[in-house]
Amino acid sequence: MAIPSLDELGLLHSNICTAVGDPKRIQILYALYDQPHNVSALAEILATPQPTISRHLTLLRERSMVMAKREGQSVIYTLATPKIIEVLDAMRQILRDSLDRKANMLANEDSSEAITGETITV
Amino acid sequence: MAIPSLDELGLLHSNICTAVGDPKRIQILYALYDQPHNVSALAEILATPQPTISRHLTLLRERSMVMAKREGQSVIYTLATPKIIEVLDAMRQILRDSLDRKANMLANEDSSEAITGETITV
DNA sequence: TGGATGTATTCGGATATGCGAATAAGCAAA
DNA sequence: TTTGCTTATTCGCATATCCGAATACATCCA
Repeated sequence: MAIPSLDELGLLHSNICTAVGDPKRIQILYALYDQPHNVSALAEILATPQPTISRHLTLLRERSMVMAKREGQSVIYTLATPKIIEVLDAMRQILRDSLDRKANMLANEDSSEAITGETITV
Repeated sequence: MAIPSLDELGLLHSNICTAVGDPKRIQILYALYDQPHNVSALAEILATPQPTISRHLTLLRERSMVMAKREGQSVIYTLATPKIIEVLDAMRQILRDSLDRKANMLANEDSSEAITGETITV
C-alpha cells in the first residue's frame, strides 16, 4: 500500500503519461489499434500534416508505445501492445462515470456538502 | 472497432490525461489512495510547498479525480474513484514490460529489423 | 544517376504549464 | 472582533510543448 517512489512515478510520467498527453497522439494509438498504418495513411486518416504525424510517432516510438518497421519507402507503424488501449478505454469509462455523476448532481441540485469542482457549495 | 471521435478524445485528454500529466499529481493520487488527507498533510508527506499541493488539488478536483470536504479548518481530500489507481497501475505494468523489452534487446544485441526508439537500425 | 515517393528533422513563434513567494480568504476559539 | 491555523489565489518568470512551413533524408525505379 506504499506510495510508489517518486523515481518510478517520474519514469511513469515521462514514459507513458506524456505519450497520452496529446489528443492527436491518442487518436494515433486508436488508429493503430484498428490496424497498422504507414505515416501518410495516418496523416490522411487523421487529416493532419505529415510532419506533425511523424513528430508524434517519433515521440511514441521513443516511449515504446509503437513499433516501426520499414517496408520499401514506407514505414509501417504498429501498436507495441494493446494494453495501452485498455488503459485508454478505462480512462474513457472514468470520464463517462464522472460526467454522469456531474449530470446527476446538477439534476438533483441537492444540498450536498461536498466541495465540487466548479463551485464551492458549502 | 471505430476510432473514438476527436471530440471524445479531446474530452478524455483534457479531463483525465492532463490530470496524470504531472508526477506530483500522480503522487497525490497514490497518497489519497492510501487514505484521505488534508492539504497540509499532503504537503508534508510529499515534501512540497502547500500552495503547490493546493494548486494540483484544485486541478484534480476540477477534473473530478478527487473530492473535497471541509472539516473545520481543514479540507479533507478523497480519491473520487479507485479506478484511476487501476489505470495508473496498468500504466506502470506497461512501463515495466517496455523496460524489460528494451533490456532484452540490449542483451541480445541481435540483428532485429525493427526501428527502435533510440537508433534507426536498418 | 535522376526523379518520384515517403518519412524525418529543423526553425521560429505562439501557447500552456509549473513553481516560488507573497498574499488573500475561510474557519474556529477566545 | 481578534488571533491563529488552514487552504486558496495571484503574480512573475522559467520551461516545455505544439504547430506550420521549409527542408533534409531515405528508398525505389526507370
